[in-house]
Amino acid sequence: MFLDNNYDIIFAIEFIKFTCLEYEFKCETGIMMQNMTIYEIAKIAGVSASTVSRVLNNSPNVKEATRKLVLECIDKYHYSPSETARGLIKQSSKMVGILLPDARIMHHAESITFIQRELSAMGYCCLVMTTGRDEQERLRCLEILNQRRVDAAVLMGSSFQLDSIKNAIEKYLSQIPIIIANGYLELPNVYGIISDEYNGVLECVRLLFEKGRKKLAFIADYDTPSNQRKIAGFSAGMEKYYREHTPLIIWANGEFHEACRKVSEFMQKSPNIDGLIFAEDQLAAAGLRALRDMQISVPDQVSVIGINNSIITQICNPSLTALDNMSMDMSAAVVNNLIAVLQGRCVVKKMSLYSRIVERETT
Amino acid sequence: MFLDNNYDIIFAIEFIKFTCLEYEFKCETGIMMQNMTIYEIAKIAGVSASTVSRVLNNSPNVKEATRKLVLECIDKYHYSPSETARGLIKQSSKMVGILLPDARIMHHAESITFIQRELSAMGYCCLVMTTGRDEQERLRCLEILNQRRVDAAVLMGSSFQLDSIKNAIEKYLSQIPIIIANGYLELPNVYGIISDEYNGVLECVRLLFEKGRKKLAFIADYDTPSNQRKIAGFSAGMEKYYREHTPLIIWANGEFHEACRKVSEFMQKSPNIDGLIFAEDQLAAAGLRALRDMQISVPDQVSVIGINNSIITQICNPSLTALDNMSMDMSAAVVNNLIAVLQGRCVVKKMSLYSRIVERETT
DNA sequence: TTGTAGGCGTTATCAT
DNA sequence: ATGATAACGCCTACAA
Repeated sequence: MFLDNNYDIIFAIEFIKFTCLEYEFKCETGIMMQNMTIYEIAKIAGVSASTVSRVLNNSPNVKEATRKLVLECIDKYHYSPSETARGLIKQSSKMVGILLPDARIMHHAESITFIQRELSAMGYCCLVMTTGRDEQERLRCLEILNQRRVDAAVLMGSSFQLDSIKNAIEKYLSQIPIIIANGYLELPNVYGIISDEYNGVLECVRLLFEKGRKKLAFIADYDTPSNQRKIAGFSAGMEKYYREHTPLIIWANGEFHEACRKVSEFMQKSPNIDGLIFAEDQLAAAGLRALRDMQISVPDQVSVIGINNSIITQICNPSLTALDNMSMDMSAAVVNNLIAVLQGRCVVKKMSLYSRIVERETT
Repeated sequence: MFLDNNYDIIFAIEFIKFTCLEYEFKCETGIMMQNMTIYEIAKIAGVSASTVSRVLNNSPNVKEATRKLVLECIDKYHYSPSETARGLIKQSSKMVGILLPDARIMHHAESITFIQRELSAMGYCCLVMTTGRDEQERLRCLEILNQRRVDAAVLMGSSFQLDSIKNAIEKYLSQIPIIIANGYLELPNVYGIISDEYNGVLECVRLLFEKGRKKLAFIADYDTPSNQRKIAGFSAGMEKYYREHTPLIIWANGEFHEACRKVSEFMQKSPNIDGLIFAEDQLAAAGLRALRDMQISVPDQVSVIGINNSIITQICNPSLTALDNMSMDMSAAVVNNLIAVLQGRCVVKKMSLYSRIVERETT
């Protein structure tokens, strides 16, 4: 059905191409038409393609009357230049690739919303690709970004901090700037902005210590560099405040209910635990659910802290105390660094962002 | 810093362009290089560009030995053809534009994750643009999609069901298929998949009626066609089960706390309300918070139902009963219809999806 | 089986 | 101020 229509269009266009007057006619009658080219506009306006191009690009070297005439034609026929063709000659696609494991991760969703808007205002489009946790898929995406000749790429999350990705960047994307949000790779074209989760979690331990909590555990989902930093901060905190050399690290990944079950199992085995730090807000939410199902009162019996300070903290009941790793600052830094590099300005290769605790009802 | 490096590259390339042997040398030493062209690969392989093109496109008309040789060169120099140039000649960008108000809306985040992955498997890339609620911004995005010559577009959410957008589509995007998720526009190239929220909310009213609830209210955030359908279903239900002709509709938009406040105000004024249906899960979560702050027990004193059945329903405490509007089915239908249209198959212009209630603790 | 030439829709360079 | 012409990197008749 759609295609049938298209045949008509193609026919109409063939017809149109040789008679200027026909343009008007077809347009008035509202027949759909293929995208026009700069040559067609030029012909209608009675000028050359270069003149139209000059008008399009606001060149000062166009007589005002000519400009006006051309603009009228452009407007009348809804002409807009093909960015594809432009990209070819300009050697710049004006596109930025954004890779992320999963748009459902709330703070990533927030980040792409922000980053995309800022870049859009600068005339860039975003090619968003969700890779999952699969390494091969990530490499494939990097190849695609190369084929699409994106002007830059943003990798969201420390889980992109992999040797295989480093190699792929060297191989495919060594000439465009790459920003890693919350990660870094030692490569001339890679820029990293890292959240100081080490000290953040250290502070979380201190908070729980000061609240008089006796026995803490850290619950992580996946083994990422970011989580390793959190765990390191936890270990340092346990050492410093509790003189404990073998901090309790629990792994609870998977979907919500799966995570619930794992937390539940752990708490059953360790009834003396009275403080939990979760690697992620949503994981903490699953933990809260598990505690509630076990009739463990929060924060009376157990204190809970999440990380990210996403909207989830407020949806939780009791509302979740969380380490704010400043994901908005992170996004802003990503955009600023990206734009700076694209404009050829000098940019810090690797920087760190402070984090801070936002206390709510679970502590 | 980055640019300085680039000058070296450009110099290296200039040098390379005229000596085949140099290619090897530069590559072994690992110097970054500009993307190669099909001509350069052809020269190195000692064949013509068309032969390389044939290999690239798996044409059968290539001698096996030649193919092998060419593939080796391609592999050795990490050559990959420019999709930009391909798009120009093929008149197809292999890109799909995805417009959505805000990636932070959970079920939209889920949808783009799904849609993007499926389309990626079909060789398409997704240009994701978040438009907010601003009409002008949406029109601007449609123009951009036209400039980028996307092969199709997906508009997420009924809020795209606007006359201005209909006009813009006629003007700029009349030749590519456009799928609206949960909305429709009467245009030859627009396809709609709509969630049957009318009957869904009608069922919600029935559920609350059967639970013995006496006085209901519907709380909506924004005035979208989707919410209007929900409200219509609510009104029909109130008529049918409660013989009430003036159903109570409350507007509570804005951020989480703002929504909380508005629900709070309303409940203060109407203490006899014992059943609330919210237009969205997150809004319901804000409602639950308000009720809790007012010491109103859920579901003992008031029953609460959300809509969408996102992960939020499980994060809530008590867990949220919700109308599942089958957003995964919706996404699947969007992808399937999109692919069908792109392949020239016949596709239903407008279809409806059933919704169903998932009962949890708030009712 | 392979190569040559022309074109996709722009912009840039050089004339005029 | 304007126009002709040659790129940009690829694909595809058509010719050999």
